[in-house]
Amino acid sequence: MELASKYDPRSVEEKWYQFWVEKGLFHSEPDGRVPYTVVIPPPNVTGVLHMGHMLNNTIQDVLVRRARMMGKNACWVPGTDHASIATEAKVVKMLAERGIDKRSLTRDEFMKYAWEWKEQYGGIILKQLRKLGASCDWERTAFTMDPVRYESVIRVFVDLYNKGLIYRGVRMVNWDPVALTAVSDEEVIYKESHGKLFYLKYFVEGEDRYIVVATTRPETILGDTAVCVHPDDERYTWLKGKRVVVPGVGRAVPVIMDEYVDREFGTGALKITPAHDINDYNIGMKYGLESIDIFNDNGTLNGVLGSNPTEAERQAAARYAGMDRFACRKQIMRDLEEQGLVEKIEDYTNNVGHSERTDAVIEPKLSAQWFVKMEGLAAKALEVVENDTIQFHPAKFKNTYRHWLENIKDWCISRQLWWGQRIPAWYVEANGRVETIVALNEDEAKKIAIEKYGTDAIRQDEDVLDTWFSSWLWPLSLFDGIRNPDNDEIRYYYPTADLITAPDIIFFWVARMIMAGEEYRGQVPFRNVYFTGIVRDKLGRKMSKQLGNSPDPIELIDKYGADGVRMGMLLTAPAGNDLPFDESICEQGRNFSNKIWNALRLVCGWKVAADEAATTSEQVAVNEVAVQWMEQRMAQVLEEIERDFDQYRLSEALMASYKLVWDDFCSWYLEMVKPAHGEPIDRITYESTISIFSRLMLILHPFMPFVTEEIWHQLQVENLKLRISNPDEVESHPQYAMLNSQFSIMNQHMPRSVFYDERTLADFDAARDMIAGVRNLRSSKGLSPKEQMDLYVKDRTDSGRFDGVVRKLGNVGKVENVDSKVDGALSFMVGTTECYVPMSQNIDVEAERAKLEADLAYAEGFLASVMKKLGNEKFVNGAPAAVIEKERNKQRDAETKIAALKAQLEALG
RNA sequence: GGGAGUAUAGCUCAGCUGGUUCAGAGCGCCUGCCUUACAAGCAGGAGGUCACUGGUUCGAACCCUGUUACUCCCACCA
Repeated sequence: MELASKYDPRSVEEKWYQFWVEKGLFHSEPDGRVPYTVVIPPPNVTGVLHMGHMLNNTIQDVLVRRARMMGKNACWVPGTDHASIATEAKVVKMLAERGIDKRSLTRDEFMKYAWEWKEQYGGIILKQLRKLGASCDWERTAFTMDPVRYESVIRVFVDLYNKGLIYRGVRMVNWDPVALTAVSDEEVIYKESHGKLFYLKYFVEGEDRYIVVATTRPETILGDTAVCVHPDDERYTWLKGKRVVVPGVGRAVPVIMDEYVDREFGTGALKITPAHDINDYNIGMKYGLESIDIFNDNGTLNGVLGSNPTEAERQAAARYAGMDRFACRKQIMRDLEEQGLVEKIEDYTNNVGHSERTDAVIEPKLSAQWFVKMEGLAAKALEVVENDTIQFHPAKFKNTYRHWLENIKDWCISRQLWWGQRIPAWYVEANGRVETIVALNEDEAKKIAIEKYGTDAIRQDEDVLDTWFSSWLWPLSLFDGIRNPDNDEIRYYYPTADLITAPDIIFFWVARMIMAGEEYRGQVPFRNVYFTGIVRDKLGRKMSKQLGNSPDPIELIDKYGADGVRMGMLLTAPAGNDLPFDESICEQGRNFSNKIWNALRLVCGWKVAADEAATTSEQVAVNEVAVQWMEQRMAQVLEEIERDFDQYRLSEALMASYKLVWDDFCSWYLEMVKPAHGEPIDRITYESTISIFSRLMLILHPFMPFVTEEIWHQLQVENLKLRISNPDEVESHPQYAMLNSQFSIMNQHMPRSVFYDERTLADFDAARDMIAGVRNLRSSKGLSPKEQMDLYVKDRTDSGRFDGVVRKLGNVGKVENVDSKVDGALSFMVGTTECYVPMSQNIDVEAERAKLEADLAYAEGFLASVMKKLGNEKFVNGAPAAVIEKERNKQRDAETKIAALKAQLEALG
């Protein structure tokens, strides 16, 4: 069979992914094995794959595939998140394109369209994940609004309400005037913005004295109900008990004194607008001020007046009614300037809250919302992270986590939307009051209404729940652990093993899942949290649609192969570090796939000797030590890889694997055992090579699932050929069909580190250094690698087992041990061993001398520093014996080396 | 304003308990090679005052002071 010289990932990747799915290799059922569970951070159902997902899911897949190969029952559960605000926005947009206004629809009609949209366009991202090679158990695909998840959410709401942990109250919330809903504190992004600070004149009622108040939001003066100064501020003591007139509005408001005011800021006088600022609201509560909400929900002015409005106030309210808040700001300033009520305007930079979803400027707004009491939940969630029941990788995120939980505020969970779990609260009018009934469904609510209030005239709360109120149950609800807490699945799969997520949702999601896990299972939801970095572009900017600096992951996969992209991402992504992504790192991954592919081509091309006599004994001897060395080396690197995985150092584990394959296997091992042109390879070495190569594919498989599966299969075919009478007709052998239909690298056992012999490794290193020395000499003398040379070795410390390798790979004629220096030869040192290479051509004596002198100077300087240390009494007395012994060894080595260099210099004459 | 983190080669990063090979790796770069697995390759090579400062120590990239720069989180002084 002919193999192309370039590896083509496309067909290979498609073929194997289909194979894995068809064979159900990703599917998990509870059994006697140790479970390894990962739940996917559910992407928005509206989402498309971006680089952050690529990184995150690559990491999950690596861990899941490895766990599976370690003999665990790996279960990676995929799903999507209904993302109420984002999805509702998309549906509204789609409706608008069809000429349908959302407001013309009933709730049920709207929901029908939304579900249609979800079925048609939602979940693209899950299909894209398949291209990446994600080994999710697709049979378990869930959605935060599917029946099980929906019902779980409702049950939890009812339960927490009954426990007194959910309440409804009127609070200042973050209002998104575009999405027309409240959002939680965590969904507000503060951005620096360059605005103005406006200094406005407030005249004292009935006098022509005035004070100046600084504000960034002059449009809110329509809702001013006081001006506040610091009680100790001597500039304003004369104002005590006075009233001032809100400029342009004509409303007289009291001057109040409170220590909240910062005397240094602006003029030290603060206007109070209780309806539109959280701090003003608090002051308003304290002093019993009227709260005038001047905005409509969409951020336009509503023309509402305070109690006992003046004529001026009526006019002002009417004048601005219907205007957008920002247009109003400009208009008011023009009007005030005309009236001479503006003292000055300064440039000012401050932080303005924006909605995470719509980017609209958040409007603090007073409204009735539902909240979760966080205090008790937070305490438990903090404890399990503090005591390392849950470990964070990297651990530095514990600080962030602690800080948030120690300063936690109640969680606003109601959203003024339709797409989501509708809050299971019903209102009933009884005894002249509105009573609240919280129940699992309408029927129950009605029953309660009839029992308690004698009526079934109930109406359900219009709001839905925050999407995170579904997400926080994810590890529980995926296994139906809320509705059926004793079912086999939840008992088997919970707690999950590792959670892989980005640090920006540590509060939204991670912390709250921990709370829910503790509340509903008395157990943490996962043992480890791996925080990925944020994917940035070359310039360090976050990747975003607006900037257009994010490559399309699918295009990348087409270009470099999923394996190539996976490897590129992982190589530069240590836990918690941001990943400055540059497409070119995928090249390294693609090149690596190609390298492995070509190693396969080489191995497959070898003819296997029919009998031992057909191969030279010299080559057989080399092969023997080569196999021995490669086995030791593999064990050594496996130890490293295992350690890296234990510490979640995935990029290091990958790099170690990469070097093991490229350097140790391809550059050294294969070169050692490679038969001379036209020669066959002995059967034992060939078998060993296939075995080693196969195991290398296993080691690499979690990182590069496709290429390793492909090559592993081809290697098994080679293996089969060795065992059957008619290798040329392997494809008709029954085992061949079985191999291709029943076996997968995914089910093989990951090789484990075993005891390895350091001596073999050290002997090989000496041989490698000698080869490098000889090559170096050739290269520096401009000689062709084809020029064969002899090597004389003096005072060698290695066993010489690899001399055959030195001859083969160094193109050395003979390796001979000598007792004294060799005249007329170039020399180099391997440790304290002197190596001489006689040259047929004339040696440049001066150049050699210069080189030797430089080496000598370095060695002498090194010795001097060692001697200084050893001559220092404090060191000899203070340092541990082992350290001193090391210094003595350094001294001996340096002395040997110096003596040798001097001898070589003398030999030059 | 409060807190955390980072600073090591051109780039991205390792460097564990202070002590051989402590100054490393990959990529990139330079030189020479189309050597029949691979030019997506092979062989060889050059590159760093470990941000700066002071200290602790026999000994510091590593521990402590301070400075500077960058990043992130929290707060939201109008």
